[in-house]
Amino acid sequence: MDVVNIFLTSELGESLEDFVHDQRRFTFDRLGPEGPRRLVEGPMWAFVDWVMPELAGLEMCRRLRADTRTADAHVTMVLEEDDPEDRRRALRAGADDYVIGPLTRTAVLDRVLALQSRGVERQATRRFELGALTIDMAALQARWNEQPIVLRPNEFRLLRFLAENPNRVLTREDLINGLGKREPPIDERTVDVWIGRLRRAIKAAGGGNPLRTVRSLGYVFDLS
Amino acid sequence: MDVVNIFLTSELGESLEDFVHDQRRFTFDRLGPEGPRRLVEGPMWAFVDWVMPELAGLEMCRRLRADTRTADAHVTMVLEEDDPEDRRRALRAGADDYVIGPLTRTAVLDRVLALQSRGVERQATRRFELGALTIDMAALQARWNEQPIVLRPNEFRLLRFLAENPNRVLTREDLINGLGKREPPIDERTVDVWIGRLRRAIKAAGGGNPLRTVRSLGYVFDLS
DNA sequence: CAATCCAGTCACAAACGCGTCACACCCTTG
DNA sequence: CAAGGGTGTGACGCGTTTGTGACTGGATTG
Repeated sequence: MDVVNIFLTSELGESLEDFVHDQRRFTFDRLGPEGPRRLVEGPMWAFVDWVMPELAGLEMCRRLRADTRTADAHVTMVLEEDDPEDRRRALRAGADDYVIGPLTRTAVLDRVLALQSRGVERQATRRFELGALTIDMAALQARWNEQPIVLRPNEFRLLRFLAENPNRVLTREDLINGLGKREPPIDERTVDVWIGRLRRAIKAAGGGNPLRTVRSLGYVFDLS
Repeated sequence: MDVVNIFLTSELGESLEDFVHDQRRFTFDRLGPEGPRRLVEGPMWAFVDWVMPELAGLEMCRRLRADTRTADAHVTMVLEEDDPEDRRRALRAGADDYVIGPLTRTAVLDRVLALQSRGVERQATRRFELGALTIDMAALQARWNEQPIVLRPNEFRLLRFLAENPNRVLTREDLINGLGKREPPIDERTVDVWIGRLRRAIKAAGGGNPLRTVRSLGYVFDLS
């Protein structure tokens, strides 16, 4: 059984260490602005307080996601009261779920054990942040400045592939292959339609146009 | 450390009280048809005899689960002999495990201590709150804003699994595996029917639709 | 300036994916 | 053993998605 690594922004860690000391199935680490103090392997859970001494919880959340060491962590946001708006903000910042505080020892363990025992394999939760654009691979959702972009499956795949290769001209052939379309062979001109649809979707979410056309070659995802 | 409350349907309690009297970590209570005599806090263990003077053990078991005061209790059924059929019946009635009788003082304490140190797991998966939705593992009941949702066993498991993995797309395969259905292999399209039935049940309880379809991929439990 | 080339867009038909229903087969209960 | 509820499955229908051809206008080239 893997060791479960639990990160907390509050002082609860030491108390928990006593509580489950004999089990040797958990490690606890205080989570500061610079992230976890040690590098760890195995599943990670982070409990982030809404208000923190040095850093806002939402910002902490974003940092965890941006940090490759902790991008896979399951992040639970600890809210002080049940404000729907806060909940949404937490989730948008990258939290996986939330609890209404204050955080107790049992709440932590309940949560971790419950999710761990039944949870699906936590695939690398890649989360791209490219300027105003955010792509959440777990929820399969894209946003422009927190505003959700309504995408059809193919459009999402296209955006993802483009975002994975920013600042690089991708030919129509690249894109067709990148989306894994082999059978039946796709007409290259179809890519133009894909791009058009994707642009329209981003625009509908109030976004700009990060997709630049490179005449006679292909398209670039412009990061600037 | 919390006090552990032990309920017994047999007379063993007084004997135990002497046995561990000095430790002050346990309370003992005789369990009659009307449930425990006093209200308690903290972890609860109940040992229910298969045959009881006034009430069948199975019925006792069900009552414990139905009673909100004891829904969280860890229920151990005391069987007289090792009948596989009885074991299954006990578990179905809501027991967490069983011992083959007769029950002795040491058996009780061994059991409680063993389970308690092995993990808080028993308590862990007991209760869940996600926005308007409450899932009570012990009572096997879900509610939407206090309004009970009438669920069949499979629907309950589905809801539980979805709720344990919020905000992430679960493929039909994930869901089938998550419910532990390997044999016989389940048709993926069947999941659609599960979802449909679950949605209808939630709606019938006046709930919204937290289950979002992600076309060509799967479903998400939307927490927001 | 004319001839090309190329990309953006539209409309449409085919394919696809999902929700739902009815039915058959359990397994349980009395 | 009969009755009833829970569950998996095939089938049907509808809405959505998607690839394509055609048209248009702007850019490029000689």
